[in-house]
Amino acid sequence: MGWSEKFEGLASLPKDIRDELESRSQVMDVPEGTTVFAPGMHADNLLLLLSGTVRVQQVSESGREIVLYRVEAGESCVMTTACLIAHEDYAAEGITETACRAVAIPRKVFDDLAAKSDAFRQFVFSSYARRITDLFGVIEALAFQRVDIRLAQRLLKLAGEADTLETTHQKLATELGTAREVVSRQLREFQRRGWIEQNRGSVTLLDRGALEALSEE
Amino acid sequence: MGWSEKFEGLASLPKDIRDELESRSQVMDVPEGTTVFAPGMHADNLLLLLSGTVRVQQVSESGREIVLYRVEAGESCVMTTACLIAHEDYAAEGITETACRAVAIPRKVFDDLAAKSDAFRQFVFSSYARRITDLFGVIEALAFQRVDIRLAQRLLKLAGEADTLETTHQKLATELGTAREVVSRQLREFQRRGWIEQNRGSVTLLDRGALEALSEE
DNA sequence: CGCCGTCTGTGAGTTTGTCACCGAGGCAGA
DNA sequence: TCTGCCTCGGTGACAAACTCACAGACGGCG
Repeated sequence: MGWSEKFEGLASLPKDIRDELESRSQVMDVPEGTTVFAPGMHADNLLLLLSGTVRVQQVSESGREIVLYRVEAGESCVMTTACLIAHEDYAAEGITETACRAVAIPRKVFDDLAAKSDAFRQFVFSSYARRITDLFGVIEALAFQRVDIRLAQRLLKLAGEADTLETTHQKLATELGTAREVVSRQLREFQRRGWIEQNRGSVTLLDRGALEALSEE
Repeated sequence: MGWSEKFEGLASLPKDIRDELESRSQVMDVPEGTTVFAPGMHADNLLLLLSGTVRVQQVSESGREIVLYRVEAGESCVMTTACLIAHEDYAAEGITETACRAVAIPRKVFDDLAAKSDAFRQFVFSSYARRITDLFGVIEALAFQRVDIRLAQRLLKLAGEADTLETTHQKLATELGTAREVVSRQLREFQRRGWIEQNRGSVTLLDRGALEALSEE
């Protein structure tokens, strides 16, 4: 029972292809907080995440940052491949947000499989499509959406099931590509309305309904 | 002498592959102002542009727009492929900015060649890489750059060699994903400084040096 | 000439971003 | 325990950008 079943797009591959994939690649563990790729680096592996999360973000010269998307377990980190293959400089960096287990597929194996298997190509293109639509979403939000709405959305998303969210104002600002002060003011307003409660390094959601209502404007 | 030599990435393909590409695809002409693709449409061709320009832009519910990038002669319109193959909804639309001549490669031929030829795959991935870096650029500009700087950059880029640019404030606003009033006010300021001259429907660059200096801040 | 649609100008108010600075809390070394 | 030191959060003042509402200017056309 190999790891390749974790990936929707790969589970449907013929057995021989899956075997080749598993035998010619390597599972590796990466601790939390590791920079998996960054501008100037060149990995020549395609990474498939078995567990954990990788946060991909862009950094400006001025030091401000914005989170572009997250690679979750069962997804692949295809952006790097295109940019590496094309020798384009990749302006984003990837950082493990939790300890991660990942499969590294060497460039050569990637090429072989892309040549051999329709389903594998389909998997790769699907991965691209997901990332590209993520980027479209970021652009849409930056260009057209108000900050309070985006913040409410992000709070809900980051909290997931939990009611309390361990994070700082600065980290939330990075999520949205805005400034810390802006987040501070918005959170103060949310708090004033009784929607959240704040403590140093954490935010507690008190009224999800209100936040959801704002999110949908 | 076929069209395939127009494309850097394709010119290096073996002759037999190029022949197959040319014989199994179709050259078509598209008039200016045609919507080549849009949300909800599904083309099943990969388009390669022989001449002309396609503007790709995103539209929000509220009606505001932003230009994402342009596909120029010699480039391909790969974004659609990923999104179509993956059945993801594509939030952007493509409009011909000039009369265009393009090659339509059917899905099947695309698949065959992707399987058969390393160089063709390399071409496809390069095309992705270019678009993705374009999108990164848009995000960077939206999140981190001032509007006056972006406007100066865009004026220079759109003007090219020419000194006069036929466009409206609204169109410039769409280029940057901002509001017309903002563009009007910035242009007024540029004019006050003697950098440009405005007429109804056109902008004339008087001091490229100053605009370039601002662009580089 | 008069009408209409498009293009541009502008003021007022709100939201967002920037800058400078301060204080509170936590941690580690003396 | 005291003392720095660093991170986190709060704040005021101001600048930049967006929104809304409306007005005038220009061009084409009947």
